[in-house]
Formats: sequence, C-alpha cells, structure tokens
Amino acid sequence: MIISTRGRYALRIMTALGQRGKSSSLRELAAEQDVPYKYAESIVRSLVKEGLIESARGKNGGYSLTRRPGEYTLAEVLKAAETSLAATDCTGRKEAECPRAATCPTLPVWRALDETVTQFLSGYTLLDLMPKQ
Amino acid sequence: MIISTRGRYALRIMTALGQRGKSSSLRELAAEQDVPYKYAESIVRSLVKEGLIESARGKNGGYSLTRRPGEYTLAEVLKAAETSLAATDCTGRKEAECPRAATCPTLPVWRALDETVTQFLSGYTLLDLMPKQ
DNA sequence: TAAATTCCTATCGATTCGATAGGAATTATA
DNA sequence: TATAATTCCTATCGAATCGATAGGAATTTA
Repeated sequence: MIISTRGRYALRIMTALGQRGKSSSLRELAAEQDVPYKYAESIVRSLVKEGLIESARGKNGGYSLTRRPGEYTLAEVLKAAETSLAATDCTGRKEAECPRAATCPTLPVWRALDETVTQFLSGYTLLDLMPKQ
Repeated sequence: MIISTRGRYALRIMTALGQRGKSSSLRELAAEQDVPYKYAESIVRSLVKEGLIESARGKNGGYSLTRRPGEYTLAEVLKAAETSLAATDCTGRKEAECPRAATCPTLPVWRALDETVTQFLSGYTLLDLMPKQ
C-alpha cells in the first residue's frame, strides 16, 4: 500500500494545524481529528524530525506549522510520515538487496512510476484540503 | 505496497510465456524464472481466471498467452495478479467502509492518483520487458 | 494403467501496521 | 516550589497481510 493510514492521519493533522493557525496541543488536535492520541504522537514526532512542524514543550506547549499551508505539498508531508512512498520494494526498502537489479527490465519502469507519483502528489498542497474560506 | 512480489512474478511469468511462444509447463517456467513453483501455481490461476492466459490440463498440458505480448499492458496484468492496485485503502478494499467518504477532501485526490497510475502502467506492454530481438 | 500436468483448499511463518502502555523530560503558572 | 500539562522516548501487542508450502483431486496423454 503506497499510502497508508499513517500518512493520511498526517495530512489530517497538518491540515488541522493550518486551520487553527496557532500552536495547538496534540490532545485537542487528536480528539478533534479522530486520530488515536498515542498514534498521533508517533506521527508528529516524524513530522518534527523532518522539519515540517515545530514543537514547544512543557505546559502550554504544542505544535505549529512553520510555513503557510499552501507551501506544503502532499508529496513532502506523506514522505515525512510514511516508511516509504515507493510503489514497489524494488525502489523502496529492499532496493539494494536485489541481485537482478543490474539487468532487470522492469526496474526503470518502477523508477519512472515513483517519479510520476511524486510529481502528482507535488501538484497539491494542504490548502487544497482545506474548506474554501 | 501498490505493486508486490505477486504482481512482479506475474510479469516475469507472462513475459517468459511470450518469449516461448508455445504452451509451457509451469514446472519448467517457474524453475527458469526463479519463481517458487507452488506460489506460481496460485498466480497463474488468477491469470487464467481473468482470461489473460489459457491452460491445458493433463499430460503435455501447460499455459500459453492468448494474445501477442505487445497486446498486454502492465496495468491489466498487474490488476489481474494483485489483490488491489489502489494507492490507498480509501479507494481499495475498504472503500465502502469509510463514513467520511461523502465529505472527505482527499478522496478525490486518491481517485485521481489511481487513475494516473493506471494510465502510466497502461503505457507499457509485455513487449517492453522482453530483450530486443 | 501410469505419468505428468492443472486445479483446489488449507495452512504456516514472518513481517508490517495500527494502536497502546508507561514513563522521562520540559515548561508555565499558581 | 509544587503541580499540572505538555512533548518526547522506548517497548510492546494483536491483527492482518503476504510470500510460500503441503497435500491431494481432477484431467489428459500415451
């Protein structure tokens, strides 16, 4: 599965952060977005690590976007949240392991497919997921 | 994972059938293509059921293509072999189950992505996977 | 009748994935 | 200074999926 629950949760959380504008506690966010709190924690940690959002610790802490919603493409959010966006193991986690790689006739096809998917997902931003106005 | 081992094995088997031209026993084919025999059995049964290949039972039986290699797109072979080619559960097996579907802002994006992937994979045929000459 | 094949059902073991538990570290504020 | 609210971290669970295997029934040729 190229896009899993984890990535879709990430989009919901990021979009909600964009709508709120200010720093938000994850407890509120997760409840509002119907994302299991503990799972949400693990997701936002990925997003922080990848530099997509900012965190403030301690009381009154929370998370916030570092850019405007229109400046995040779906491709980069999903890549930050997912283990791999590759369409196949051949271009994903098991990339280096395949002994056939040198002569494999389909490998170039998978690479081109990944590029096509990335291009497609780069054509949308968080703004496209927010209700108009 | 949008394209799994099962689908890639299917492409190898179909391509090999194309190169042989005539009816081939799966024992030979699987050995030649390094596909586990019993797993290959399950794959070709899908391909037969979807009408992509023909089977002959009994001694001297085997499998053969029903069209020329250039007339099979990767999209249709993969769709026949895989459980689902959908990029996400939202447009795949759990499609009907999502209560958010009616208002989900990302659902149209996933549908368009699936269409993009299908278009891409329809741009190649088995012939493209066969060595030149 | 024997041998080679396709067809069918059932199951296994490993891996992944969504989700949870429990607590450490940090910070504002009463 | 104590407390409460938060982010951060590690470890683990249960279910589902997936690649692979086992065992045999049905079919066909010779």
